[in-house]
Amino acid sequence: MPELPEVEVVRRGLADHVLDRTITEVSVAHPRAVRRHVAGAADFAARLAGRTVTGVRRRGKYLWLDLDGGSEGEDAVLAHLGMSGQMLVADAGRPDETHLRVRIRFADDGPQLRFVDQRTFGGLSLHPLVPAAGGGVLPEPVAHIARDPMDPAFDLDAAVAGIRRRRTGLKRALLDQTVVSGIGNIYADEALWRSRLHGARPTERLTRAQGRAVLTAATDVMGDALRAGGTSFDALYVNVNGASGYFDRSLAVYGQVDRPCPRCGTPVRREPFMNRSSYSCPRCQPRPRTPHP
DNA sequence: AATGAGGCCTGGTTGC
DNA sequence: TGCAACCAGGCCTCAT
Repeated sequence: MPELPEVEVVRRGLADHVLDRTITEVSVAHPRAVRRHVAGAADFAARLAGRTVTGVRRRGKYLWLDLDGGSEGEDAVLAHLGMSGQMLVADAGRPDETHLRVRIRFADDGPQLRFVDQRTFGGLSLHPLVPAAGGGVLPEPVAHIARDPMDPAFDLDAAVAGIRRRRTGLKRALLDQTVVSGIGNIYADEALWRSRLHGARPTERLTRAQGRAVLTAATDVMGDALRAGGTSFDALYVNVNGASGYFDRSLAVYGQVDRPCPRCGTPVRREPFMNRSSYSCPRCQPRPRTPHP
């Protein structure tokens, strides 16, 4: 559920609350939450102590805190929220959350940063910053992730070309984070609906104009969602203060099976897709005659 | 090489 | 009523 808009809401919250603060102590309550830190939980905690947060950045659905050099060189705490990860800014006296995985305390004795994650698909890890192909520096595991549509250097035509080079269905291509990042199941369905395209359309038969249309729609819908504070279906996605977003009220098709298409009134359909679901309007988004399987 | 399927997780919901 | 099956789904690993 946390896709680009939700992660950006969290990034902004962290920029407001942890930037320029110095970490004193880190405790890992569940080792799975730091499994991508190969040196282990103790190493993770030890390396963070004494470091100062100098930046809060994001690419696609990845989020990271830049750390000052210290004795380790400049690197970053990388966070992925997975399905149910939350970054909460919490006063020390607040009771621990049921699924609290990592707690970060700061030298100023101000609010803690807590990583809470029911399903533990997400996690934290520490990585060196490496030069990125298109300029700038990124945490190592993010190097293969494409720029997202809110990146000032995002190249729409290059992304369209990337999609059209794939030999798959359009929705699969939209979800491929190495082509364009930040789009998940919700915003893929909403972008396809806005551009009146079916997700099973083979990418080799997508025109450049259609490619630009669907990516522009994705950019627009994610921008709308960001302004609404993100999409929350339940308490699993919240901002750093624990508040939900309200873009779920504006979804045209995602999760809206049998409800009327906001454009033409035809009941929204649900179709199986990669062991999950896709939502679309049967009239606005006719299934292609030769769909990609 | 590129594509696609399977596995990882937990809690809420559905169905028998 | 109680329990099992199912569902949510991003991303990594592995097979083809």
